[in-house]
Amino acid sequence: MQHNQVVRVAMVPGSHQSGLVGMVGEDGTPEGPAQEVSDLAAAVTELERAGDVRWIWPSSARLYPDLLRAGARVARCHDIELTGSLIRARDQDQAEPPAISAAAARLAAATAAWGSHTREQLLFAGDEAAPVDPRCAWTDVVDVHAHQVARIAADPHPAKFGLLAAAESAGGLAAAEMTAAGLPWRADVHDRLLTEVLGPRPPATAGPPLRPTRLAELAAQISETLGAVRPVNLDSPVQLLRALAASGVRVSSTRTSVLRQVDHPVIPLLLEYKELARLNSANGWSWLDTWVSGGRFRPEYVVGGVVSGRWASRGGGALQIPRLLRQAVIADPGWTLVVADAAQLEPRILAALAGDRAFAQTAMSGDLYEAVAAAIGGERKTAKVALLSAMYGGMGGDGGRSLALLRRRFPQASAFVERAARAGEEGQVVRSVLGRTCPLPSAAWLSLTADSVDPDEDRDPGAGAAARARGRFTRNFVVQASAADWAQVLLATLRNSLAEMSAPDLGQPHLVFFQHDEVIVHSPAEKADEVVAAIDAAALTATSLVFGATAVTFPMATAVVDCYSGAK
DNA sequence: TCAACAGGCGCG
DNA sequence: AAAGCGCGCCTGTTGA
Repeated sequence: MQHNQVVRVAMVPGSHQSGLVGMVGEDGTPEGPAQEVSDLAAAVTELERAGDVRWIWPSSARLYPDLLRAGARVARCHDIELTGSLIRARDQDQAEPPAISAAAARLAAATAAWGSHTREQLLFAGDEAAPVDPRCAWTDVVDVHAHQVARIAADPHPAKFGLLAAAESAGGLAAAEMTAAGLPWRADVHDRLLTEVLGPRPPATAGPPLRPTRLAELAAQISETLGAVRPVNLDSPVQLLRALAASGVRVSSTRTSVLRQVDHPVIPLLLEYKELARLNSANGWSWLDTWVSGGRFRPEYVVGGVVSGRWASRGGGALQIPRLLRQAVIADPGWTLVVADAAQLEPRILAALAGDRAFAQTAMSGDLYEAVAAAIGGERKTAKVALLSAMYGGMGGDGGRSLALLRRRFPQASAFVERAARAGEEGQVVRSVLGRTCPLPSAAWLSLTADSVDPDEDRDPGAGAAARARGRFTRNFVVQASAADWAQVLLATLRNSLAEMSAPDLGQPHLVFFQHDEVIVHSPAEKADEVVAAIDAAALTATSLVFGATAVTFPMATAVVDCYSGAK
């Protein structure tokens, strides 16, 4: 990457379209007073054109959607909200300077007022929403930014933690851009899929929505098969359990996995009902009405919404799109979807984290699970379960034997996750490769697991279970959070290279979806090959930025398709 | 009447 | 003996 001089510009919005902008140095020291601009979006665009800018602002989630709507795109930023979360998670035991806390609190309150989706709330907020003085907000931005820069520099690994903050900030930009772009979604295809399996869309009524015909049929058949005297509400696990028991079907729960083990004529009907009822309630016509408009599904991503650094989402269950409905994700005419996922990301991350040479050697293979199977002598499926057990802390099934084999064959990788588990059990925190820190144990956990003062008094019987649960959490955290680090650096890198692809006649390839270890780029068909290459390059860049030199490879499984369901 | 909880299941 | 990690969101149930 070419590093030109990047200037830092602190900015806050003012009333109407105005705003305040002012340059600060690398360390955050202001280089003069803030200037007022009457059209903030225009000023942003102009400065972006003039050179490389890092915008220092309170929150991309609150500010960037409005700028995007006004046609302003920014290349990079320092997101005070996201960076602050990273720093606070790391410095949990240290008090922040009161002046910084106060400034951050004022900014948080101000950003709530700026947030575009809270506009309506503001109308009713009355005098609770104090007017924000932009001059004060700008000074707060400058002060908090300077403090954050210093706190990043104070990290034991400042380059890595700095990379984390930069990637997280870039993630915030990518998230807002993806919401603005939307995931191409064909409502007609979705409707056809629903109609095929559920029957035609029930007509709207004043009361609760009618049940689709197929669900009604199944419910009737199930009641009949069970010989129920009165109709059973199949959506109530309690009622269903009772009805099953009355017909001699004794099960511990109504979970699909439990029902599958039962041989009874009602079971296939129930399984079909559960699957279709889920589709209808989670992603049925009402979901379609609510979340898809203008041929796009626009979820809100919550960057840093998971403690591990994975993104969460708000509204529409964006990170749980059922496989069936991926058939409705179709590129615009003349465009294509480049769907890429990092193959077996988490075990590869573990290999790189642990510096386990034997495991790294194995992880150079295209199919990691197959290679592990060969290494420990067994089936691919067994190897996969054993590896996942090692990372999740499970001991289930016949995994015990394979787990022992893994431990012998890959001692360093095993020791790495075991160490993380021990730390968690002892109430310590663990960090990802770039320095994202897991939360401290709760007060409840501490009192539950604390050794009793009186040696005669028995420990709470739940203490061991709680300690082991936290051990499983920290064991998984080091892997899941490091995978999130890697994926977010990839996303940030890819976002940059896509922005540099000029396709004036065709349109710009752009990110439309990001799900933990998978990205989708909506691209003019002619640009697809270039996008595929950019994705491979981004994976290489992410690997070297995050891990430095490592033998572990991170292959991307990439498909160029018209329809999302055509990928793998 | 509404909020919190439980059971369940979609995704990685 | 039992148990694996992280989420969001739906419906039904419970209790203030």
